[in-house]
Amino acid sequence: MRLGTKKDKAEKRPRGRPRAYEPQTALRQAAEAFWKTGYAGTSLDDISAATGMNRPSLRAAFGDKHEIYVKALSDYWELKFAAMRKAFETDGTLSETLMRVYDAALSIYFSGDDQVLGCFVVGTAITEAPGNPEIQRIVADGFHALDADFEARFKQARGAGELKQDADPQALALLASATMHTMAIRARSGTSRENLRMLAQNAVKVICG
Amino acid sequence: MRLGTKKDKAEKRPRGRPRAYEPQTALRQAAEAFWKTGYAGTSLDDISAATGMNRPSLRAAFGDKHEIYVKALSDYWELKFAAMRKAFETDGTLSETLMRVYDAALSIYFSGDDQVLGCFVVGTAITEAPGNPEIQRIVADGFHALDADFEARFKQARGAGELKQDADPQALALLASATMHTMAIRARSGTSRENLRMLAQNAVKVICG
DNA sequence: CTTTTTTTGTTCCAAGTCGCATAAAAAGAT
DNA sequence: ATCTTTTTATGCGACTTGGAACAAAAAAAG
Repeated sequence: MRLGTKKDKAEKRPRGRPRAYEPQTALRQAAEAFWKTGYAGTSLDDISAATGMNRPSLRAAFGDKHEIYVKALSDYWELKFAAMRKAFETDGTLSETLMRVYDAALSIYFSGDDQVLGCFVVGTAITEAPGNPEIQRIVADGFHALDADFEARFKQARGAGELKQDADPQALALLASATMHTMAIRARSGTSRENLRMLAQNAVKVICG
Repeated sequence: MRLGTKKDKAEKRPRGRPRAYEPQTALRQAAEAFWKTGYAGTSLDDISAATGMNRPSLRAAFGDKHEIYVKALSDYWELKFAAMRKAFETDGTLSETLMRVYDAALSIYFSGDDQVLGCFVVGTAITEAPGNPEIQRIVADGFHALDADFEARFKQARGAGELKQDADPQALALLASATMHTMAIRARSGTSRENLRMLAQNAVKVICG
């Protein structure tokens, strides 16, 4: 991590036996396992099976179970942020932008191969948060970052006359986040993608006045 | 269970050794344990410690771990419904009623002895839902029941002229539920009660137009 | 070809977890 | 007092889980 003299492609081979896996890919696969059954409900054997790595290799690469989870959680936030920011940055009306954001969220929530798993954070980290300040912090920071993205967009919209001048960007942002949270929860409890999209559309209508 | 000839107070003592616990109390204590650490994160020994019952007694009274959890979940829904309905039934303006509902929810979310645990359903059942159709169903049914309560109140408000005639009670109901969901999530991730109450007030302002 | 380095794969260990079998206790019924 | 019924309490056995030790494998370096 420290002395990367060259970029990263076609780097001179390190020294010992080469890895049989790509760390980033393996982490995603580990996250998928946690996503399905939560932190406590997922054993290292499950992760081992999901990644194809054996337990000692897992440990060497990512640390113990808790460390693997935290890395998976952080990686998920990055993925989610990237998708959200991309949606926020497209231009269009406020309503259009919000729907792009919600559609991007739905794409993630419904990305499971066989089951619908909703949001990794809402579906797994929320359970662990009370007993684990570190996770609680990561979760809260992520929520606040998204709140801020929404708020910035609403401020911009108010400036552009898309919202009434007395609209409260912060209040609207929390409502927009709430909409995403309820979508995450309901996705995991069996509501269809079509239904959730309609829910989002109705929410956008109310929020945009 | 079959032949209860008398009501239930001062009943003639059954026959064998009397129970050393009250089933309803024990179930609440078991729920508290699950509430803290989730389904998979709570062992039967944890529940045994929380209730003061030993494992065989637990099994005889409530069944295996999964049955205990389902009973605790159903019991929580009853508790929550009772609190919500009571809040809905108080008279007052729409805004007042909504705030009473949210305050009632906060009372439950912040009822933990040492930690803030949010909503039992959002905090623990959502994790288990994808892999368990029975839990998924119980969760979804509960959400829909609350959605319906909100919707009924919004319909009434529209009829009474508290809302504009073109207001959409169903859309508003889902937004009101969303607000409760985000409160449940954020409570468990460390947001203070005061902050959540302000969030609710802002949401009510937007929802009531 | 041998040495060094890094990762893989097997195996073991201690603790935890769950269900069950069995004994002990506490009450009413006879 | 003894028997029956119901619950509590103890303990056992099989399995799971997380961690670590250790040897084998794969590659570069000398």
